[in-house]
Amino acid sequence: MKTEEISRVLIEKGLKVTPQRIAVYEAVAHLNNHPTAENIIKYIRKIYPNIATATVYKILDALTEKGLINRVKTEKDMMRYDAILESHHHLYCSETDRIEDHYDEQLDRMLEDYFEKKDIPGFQIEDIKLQINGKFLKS
Amino acid sequence: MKTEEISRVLIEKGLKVTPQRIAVYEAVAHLNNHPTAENIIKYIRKIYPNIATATVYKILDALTEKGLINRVKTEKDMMRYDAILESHHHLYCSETDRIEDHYDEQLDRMLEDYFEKKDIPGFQIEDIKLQINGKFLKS
DNA sequence: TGTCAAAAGAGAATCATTCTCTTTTATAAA
DNA sequence: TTTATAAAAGAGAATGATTCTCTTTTGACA
Repeated sequence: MKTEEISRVLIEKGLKVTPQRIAVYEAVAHLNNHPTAENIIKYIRKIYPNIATATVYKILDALTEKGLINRVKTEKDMMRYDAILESHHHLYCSETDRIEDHYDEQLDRMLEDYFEKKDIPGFQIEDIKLQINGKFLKS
Repeated sequence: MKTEEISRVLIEKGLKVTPQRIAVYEAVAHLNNHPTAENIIKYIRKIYPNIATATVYKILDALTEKGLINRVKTEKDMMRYDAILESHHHLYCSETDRIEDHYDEQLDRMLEDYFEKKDIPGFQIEDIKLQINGKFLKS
């Protein structure tokens, strides 16, 4: 997303457009590897050396709350973020903290079909993601 | 699992059998709601008022490392645990921290079949869990 | 029964994240 | 363009979940 587009989306979501917010969003999108807050802070500080830690946390919270980015579920105690909103799955490495995106439209359709027929009583589905655990082979 | 069975499994996994370890395992299994470490500590302290916080964390780490329990992936910064090892999926509430188990053997078979045919290049699958996000309806 | 490495106890330390107060600024209105 | 102001950012303190570290206890084996 270009800066202009980010601004537009921020406005759409009722958020003020600030250079810091644009920087945080761009960092998450550019890193594109489910970065932690620390990763994001380090990246941004190349451009904004003085941005406050609390600012980044607040912006991440705001962007998440408004749906510009998502938090990624992990077993670890550091929050990770994802700028890719469209439907995808995650490959989790059982040996490292690596998380990769996995796209599979056929799989998506299959799951969609399945859950259209198969109701979960007492629960209203909003989204289905696969958590695929395993090992990345050397490449 | 009965205490005797827990002891047996601890021995199998090369862990010393201690009352604290049995208590921690039983807490996770009994709570059975993906409890946080704090939930577990509170529960155990009804029986062992003096158990150390660090002890519980160490035991949780050991049980997880040896595969007696699993960590549950969440977005939050508190670790949650699951004593149910057999294949299941999780329903995540988008409004609260509630996580429920979801069993569906038909779904399991479908996913198994699918991924037997569909390789993920450079990745060796060990386990597949569905992360089903949505809302629990009032009951 | 004795030994000892591992486990538990306990409190300090760490550090990811949040809180709180002050200063700056994006945006809207005039 | 200027002004006003609520929101955002800065900055450091505070919080609390988790880990570290040292001492004491203990499970399991000989």
